[in-house]
Amino acid sequence: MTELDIAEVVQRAGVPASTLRFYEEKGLIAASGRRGLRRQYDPAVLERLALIALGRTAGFSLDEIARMFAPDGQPRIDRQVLAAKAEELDRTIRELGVLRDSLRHAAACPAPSHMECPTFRRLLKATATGTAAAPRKRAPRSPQER
Amino acid sequence: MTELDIAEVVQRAGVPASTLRFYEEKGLIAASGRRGLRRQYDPAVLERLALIALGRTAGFSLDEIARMFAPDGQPRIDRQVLAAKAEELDRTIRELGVLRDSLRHAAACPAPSHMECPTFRRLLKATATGTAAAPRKRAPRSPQER
DNA sequence: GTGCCACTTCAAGTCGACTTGAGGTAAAGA
DNA sequence: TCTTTACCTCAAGTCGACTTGAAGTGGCAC
Repeated sequence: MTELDIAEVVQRAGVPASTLRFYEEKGLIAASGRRGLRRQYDPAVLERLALIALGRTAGFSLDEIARMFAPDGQPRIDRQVLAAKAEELDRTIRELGVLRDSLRHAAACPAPSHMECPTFRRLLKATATGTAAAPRKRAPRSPQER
Repeated sequence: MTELDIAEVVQRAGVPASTLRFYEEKGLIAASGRRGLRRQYDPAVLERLALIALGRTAGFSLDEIARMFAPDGQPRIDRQVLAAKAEELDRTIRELGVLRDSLRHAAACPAPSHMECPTFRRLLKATATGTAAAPRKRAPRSPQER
């Protein structure tokens, strides 16, 4: 039998069962069936969950993700939107690269005041002039449900 | 006079006044003084706000940001932590790069089912094996306060 | 067949990050 | 001087993304 019990999905995807139920309610995933009350999942749900996690990492809301991918995991909105999201993401990536470099510099530079360090200021300035930043939220909770 | 009125900061930083007050309450920024009731700011607050926005983009919470940078904008925690954050960020950046490529591929690939496309699956798999993703939140509201 | 216990539902609670609203105040123009 | 108006405070509300709690259920080991 190829179906996964919810407990197995929890274990393998590292996502709590409450989250799986929540995602189901939102239409982001679907159980392939039930064994009694227990949800059973197609193994493909693992890829789908990875896709959702990835989308969240990229700053998309659950609603946006639901809109981007049909329940079967296939991209469903038009290619223009997808391409636009890719561009948006590309800008974010470049900004994060600057921040990473800034952090590295701050960790390495012996100067006491980083705001006076030309390197640091130049890095900062490079992003301040960019598009308004899209905040990222904290990581999800631990896989245990209780 | 070199001080900026709050209205000016709102205008230049593209951040609503309510957010500035909120950040002040959280200890993330400070007004250099008041003109009557009105807050006045040192121009350096603009850089500090850029730094905060950048930190948010990178997925750090306001509390984390407050912990990373002293009120004067100087990094204050130890270099090890800074370097660790930079590494964490670097992993995230690589994952986002994969997502960007996946989106681009989805926008360009004429195949009807992307989950069956080897390119798409390979891209996805590359991130699924990585560290659990750190979700990003939606962009901030518009600069208008009402 | 009976008990355990991981699952179930559904409503309510939490958390971070702000926003909104009511009621107040002072700088600046008429 | 008087009014306007943009700021102020403080409490409460909102939103997304989940989590928690109470009460129920049914597969599986004994």
